[in-house]
Amino acid sequence: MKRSIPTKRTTIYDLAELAGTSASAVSAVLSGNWKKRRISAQLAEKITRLAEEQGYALNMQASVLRRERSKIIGMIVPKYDNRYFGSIVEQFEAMARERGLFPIITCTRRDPALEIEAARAMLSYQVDCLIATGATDPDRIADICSAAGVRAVNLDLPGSRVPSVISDNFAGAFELTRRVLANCEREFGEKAPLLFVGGRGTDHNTSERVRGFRAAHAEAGVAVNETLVLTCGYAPEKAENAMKGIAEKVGTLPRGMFVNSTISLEGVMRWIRRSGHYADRMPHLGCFDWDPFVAMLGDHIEMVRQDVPRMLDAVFEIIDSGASELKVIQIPPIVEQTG
Amino acid sequence: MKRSIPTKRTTIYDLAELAGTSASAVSAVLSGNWKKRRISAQLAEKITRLAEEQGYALNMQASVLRRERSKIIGMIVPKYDNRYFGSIVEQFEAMARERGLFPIITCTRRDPALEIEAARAMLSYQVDCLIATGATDPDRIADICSAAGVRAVNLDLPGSRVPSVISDNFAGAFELTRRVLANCEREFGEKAPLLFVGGRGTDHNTSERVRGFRAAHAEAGVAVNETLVLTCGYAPEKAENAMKGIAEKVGTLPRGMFVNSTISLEGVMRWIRRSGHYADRMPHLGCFDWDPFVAMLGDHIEMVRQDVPRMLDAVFEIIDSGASELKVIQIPPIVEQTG
DNA sequence: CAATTCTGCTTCATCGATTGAGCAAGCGAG
DNA sequence: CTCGCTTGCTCAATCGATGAAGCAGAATTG
Repeated sequence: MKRSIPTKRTTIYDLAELAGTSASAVSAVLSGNWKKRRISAQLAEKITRLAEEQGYALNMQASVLRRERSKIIGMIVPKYDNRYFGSIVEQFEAMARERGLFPIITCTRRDPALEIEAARAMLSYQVDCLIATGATDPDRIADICSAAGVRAVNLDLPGSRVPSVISDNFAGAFELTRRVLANCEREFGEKAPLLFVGGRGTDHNTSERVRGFRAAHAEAGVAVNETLVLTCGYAPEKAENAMKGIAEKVGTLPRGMFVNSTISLEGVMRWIRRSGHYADRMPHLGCFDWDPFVAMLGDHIEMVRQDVPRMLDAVFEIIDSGASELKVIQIPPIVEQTG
Repeated sequence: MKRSIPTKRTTIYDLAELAGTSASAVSAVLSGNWKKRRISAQLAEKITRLAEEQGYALNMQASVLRRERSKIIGMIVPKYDNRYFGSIVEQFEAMARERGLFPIITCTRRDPALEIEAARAMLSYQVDCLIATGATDPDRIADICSAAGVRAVNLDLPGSRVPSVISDNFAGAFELTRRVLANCEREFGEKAPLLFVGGRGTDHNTSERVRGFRAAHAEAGVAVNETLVLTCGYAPEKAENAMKGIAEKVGTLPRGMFVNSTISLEGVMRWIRRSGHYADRMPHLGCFDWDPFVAMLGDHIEMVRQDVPRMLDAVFEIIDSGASELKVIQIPPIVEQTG
C-alpha cells in the first residue's frame, strides 16, 4: 500500500462523476443542507455512501476560502509548563469543539515579538476570533485584530480595547496574604511583614496582587517592607536570584512569603533548599496558583487556584453572544483547603 | 474606529489596483520570488510599501489551496496536565516554527474516538504531516493518514505502520526499579518485591516498563509479587482506587513502589496521605516521569525524566529527511539526581 | 386544458493566491 | 533595418467548495 506518488485526494468533483451528478449536489449533500437545496433522499444517500467508500475528506482550505466565517478560533498562550495554562488550553479546546469551532493555539513563551507574529499568523489563517491569554501587550493584538475585522478577547491579563476575563487578583491576593499573615502570627507569635516574590511589576495582575498584599498588611496593622517586594519576573531562575539577592541584603529573612505563581515558587523552593536558610523551620508560604504536588509539599503552603472553568465560561459567553462592550470580568479565584 | 461591518480585508487585487499593476505581480513580490518572476526592484519596493501601508495579510486558505504543500504540521497529544506533554508541545511548536511550518495541536484527552476525529480534522486542514503523540491506536491514525497521502510519525507510543520515537522504557524502568530496590534494602534491610502502579497493561510503554521492573527484580534475586502489579490506568483517581483496593487485599504493604507517571503519582500520594498507611515512614518511590515539585517532595522519590529534546530531534529528523522506513527509535530517559 | 407551483437537479461565478504561458518594448548584433 | 534575446510585466487557468440563479419536467390548481 506504499505509494510514492502522494495519493490524489478525492474531491467533490470525483464523487460527482462517480455518482453521475454535479459537484454542487455533492457539496449540498455533504455539507448537510441537502434538504434546503432540494436534493432527493435517494441521491443524498448514494452520495453519502460513495463519500464513505472513497474516504472523502472535505478540503477545509477551499471551504473556508469560500465561506463567510471560517469557524476557526485562535488562542495564544504564554507557556504550557504549569497547570493553570494547561487547563486553560485543554478546556478551551473542548469548549471550542463543542461549538463546532476548530481551535488553533500558539505558545508564545512570553515573547512579545512572537505574540505579534502568532497573532498575524492566525489572522492569515482567517480565524473568526482570537483569544489573547496572558499577553504582554493585549492592546497591540486587539488593534491588529480590529484592523482585520476579527473579534478578540483577553484572558488572564486585561486590555483596554476588547473585553477581558481575568481573576479577581486583588481579592485573591488579599485573602491569601491574610492567611499567611495569620499562619505566621499563630506559629511564630509575631506580626511581621511578608515578602512578595515573582511576577512583573508592570503587569496588571502583579500590581493588583501587590495591592491585595498591601491591603491585607494594612488590615493586620503591619507595615509593608518595601525592600521585600520583589517583582522580578516569573521564571524560576529569576525568583531564585531575587531570593539570593535579598538574603544578602537583609539581616533576618521574613517568616512568611507571597509567591506570585507556581513557576516562581519552583525557584523559591529551590533556593530555600539549597541555601540552607529556614533549615530550622519552613516559612509560611502563599502561592497565587495551584499545583497538586505543591499542595503535598506541606501544610505551610496556602494556595489560591484560579477558576479556569468559570473564566472560560465567561470568555465563551462573550464570544457566543457577540458582545463587544468593553468590560473586564473578574472571576474570584478559589482558596484551596490546605493539607 | 469601531466598524460594525467587518472590515473587508485587503487582497492582492486591491494592492494591484493601488499600485497600478497586476495581482500576479503583487503575488510574486509578496511571496518573495520576484527575482524569479523578473519583477523590477522598483515595482517590488512600491508593492511592499503599499502592502505595509494597507496592512495586507496573506490569506493562507487561498494560498494553501493553490499550493502543493500546506506547510501545516499537526500533532495530537493526550493531555496538557503534566510537564512531559507540556514540554513536548512547547518544543514541537518552536521547532515547527523554526522550519517555517505552522503547527496545529489537538488535545484528545486519551479518548480514542476523539483521536480519530482530530486526525481527520487535521487532514481536512491539509496538514503535510501528522505526529501522533501517545495515541491509543497509532496504526489507525497512520492508516487514515496514508489514505490521504500524508506522512505520519508516532511519538511516545509506537505503532507498526509509520516510524516511531519513544523512550527506552525498558532501560529506564530497569534502572528506576533497581534504585528503588536498593533504597529499600538500604533503609529497611530487606529485599522485598515492589508494587507497580499506573498505566494501561495493554500499552507498549507500560508493558515495557513492567518488563524492566521484572528484570530488575530478577537481577536482585527478588520474586515479583503478581498481585502487586496494578496497571489500572493513568488517572489519579484510578491509581488512588487501585491503592485502596490493594491495601484491603494484602496484609502488609510493600515499602517500595514503581509509579508509572506523575499523573498516577498524584493519586498514589493522595492515598498515602489520606489512608494513614505509611504514617510511620514513607515508602521509597520511583516515578517514571519528572516534575519539579515532585522532586521536592522528599528524597524518598526517584525519577526518570523522558528526554524530550532528543525525542523531538529524532521526530524532526525523520520529517526533515523524508525517511519513512519503519523503525522505532528509542531515546534513553534521564535518571534524575535525587534531592 | 392552460397556468402555476413544486421538485430535483445543473450551471456558473466566486473566494484569493499561484504560476505557466505569452506578449510588448528595448537593445545589441549582424 | 531586421532578427533574436532579454526585461518586465499581464493573462488566464487553477486549486476545491459553495450557493444564487436558472431550467426542465412533474404535479397541482382554477
